[in-house]
Amino acid sequence: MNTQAEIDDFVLNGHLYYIPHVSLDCAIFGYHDQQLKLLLIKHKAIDGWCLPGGYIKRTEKLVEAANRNVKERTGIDNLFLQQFKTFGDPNRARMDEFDEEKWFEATGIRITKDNWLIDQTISIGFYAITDFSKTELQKDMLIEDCAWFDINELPKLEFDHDEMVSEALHAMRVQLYHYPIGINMLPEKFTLSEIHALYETLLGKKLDVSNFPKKLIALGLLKKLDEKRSIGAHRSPHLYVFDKEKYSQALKDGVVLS
Amino acid sequence: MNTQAEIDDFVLNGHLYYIPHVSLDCAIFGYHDQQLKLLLIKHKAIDGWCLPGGYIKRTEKLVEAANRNVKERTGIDNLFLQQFKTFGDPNRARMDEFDEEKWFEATGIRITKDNWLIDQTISIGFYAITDFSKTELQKDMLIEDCAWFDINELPKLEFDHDEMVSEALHAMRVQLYHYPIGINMLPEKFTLSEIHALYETLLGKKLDVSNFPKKLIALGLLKKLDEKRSIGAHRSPHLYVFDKEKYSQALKDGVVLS
DNA sequence: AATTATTTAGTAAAAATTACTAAATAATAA
DNA sequence: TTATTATTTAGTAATTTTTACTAAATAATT
Repeated sequence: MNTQAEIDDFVLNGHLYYIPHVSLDCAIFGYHDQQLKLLLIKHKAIDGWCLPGGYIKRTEKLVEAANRNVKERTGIDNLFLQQFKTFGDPNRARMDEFDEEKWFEATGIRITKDNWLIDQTISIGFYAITDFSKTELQKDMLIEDCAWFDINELPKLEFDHDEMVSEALHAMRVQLYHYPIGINMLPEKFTLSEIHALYETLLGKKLDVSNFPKKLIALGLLKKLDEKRSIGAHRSPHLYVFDKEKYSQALKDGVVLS
Repeated sequence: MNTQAEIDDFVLNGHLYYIPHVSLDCAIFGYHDQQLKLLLIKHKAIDGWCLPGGYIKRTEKLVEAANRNVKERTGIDNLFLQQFKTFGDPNRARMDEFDEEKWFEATGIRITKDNWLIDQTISIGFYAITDFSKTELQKDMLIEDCAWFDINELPKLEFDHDEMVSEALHAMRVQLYHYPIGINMLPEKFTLSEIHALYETLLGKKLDVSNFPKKLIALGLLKKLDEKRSIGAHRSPHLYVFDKEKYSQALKDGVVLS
């Protein structure tokens, strides 16, 4: 949405190439250096912070639409994306509070109450995890701001997005116990401390410093390399890589962490 | 949908009180006597078997809409209903194969290609479990047939409903390991053999005849009564009830079966 | 009252988890 | 160069959980 012509066309004709009444919202979790963050955006036409989201093209699969949305904001393609819940409460987005003037200012086009955008919408929630230090946040003409927030310092979100975040976080943590979904958050070669810190941060709880990595190794998910890395005084841990085959097997069949 | 006037109104004005482009489908599993069945329906306007489903009223929450649909078919209200996935592939229901004449015959009203019903739809999948011996299947004017099928002898289903069933079954079984969702399938007072058979059937695998019930008791989910039941030669097992408090606690927080 | 097969309690064996100890290591400082 | 150091990581002991197996209790039947 980078030109006024694009915006005008989206508002007037969007219902022809997007599916009306259906949107999606993405809880994009970002990890780096033992910090867990969430990507939020501020629309020009809406006062508070929201999850990034958008509409689904009539030619797209749901996950493709989610991927397009994630890529538009973060610049990253083909992130691990997981559908976690669909939201459809009749008053999840109260359009009676719709401020026509503010929308006109923001979009440069007058949106009437019979426009396809101003109608009840159910929204499909996806979550993703990425390394936030590798993203390049991108706004567009309808987005005033786009930023990473620490997961423990989130502002109050608009609509039902608080509930979405809490459900997304829960779904992500449950999945983390059953599937190895951490591969995108670590460099190709990493230390046991790094993967230990990653899981502790994502799960929001302490894991045993010795037993947890041993479990990953016992499961066959990690392969030890002959290399080491110097990361400071008295510290030269071995480097590991994921065993690609075991990893994708575990993604398919599931594993159990404890 | 029990009069021609209702059908006409639904076809012509349904988009005013239902959300267009969004439907829901319910995989209703039925258990009784160590048999697991699935409820299927045959629409008059469609050749093969389908999951029961319908549209969402603009005033309804998603789960309320699902509940209404389940009640319309089975006569049972307030079943345990669980959203498991939303389906939105662009070619999940190929409306180019829509047979206008057949629809006219079935519905008594001519549906043109610009009708709200003939457009791309994403569908929200729910599953439920009930005791099929307690249901009273109900058709309506648009439904030719409605019946329970053994889970191992399902016909090929229309649209993407085969995939829905497989996803629903998987979701139900995963949940069964984590939450006690069997309460509706047993009489209020039941024997350890009965709950053992229930779980074996739902999970589709053998569970130890002695250890499995012990686990349920150890978790505190079951309370032993002073009563027994005579169910045949040499058989007078104790009766048990669910501990309501522990049960709802486990529904909320989760438990782990193995 | 004896017989029977299911029900269910009990326990032993095995496996998995958790807690703890200490050896190996390489960067630093003497 | 050698001693010191704190992290890394291997090893093992303790504990808990799971699984497998045995047998006692039970009430309907003969």
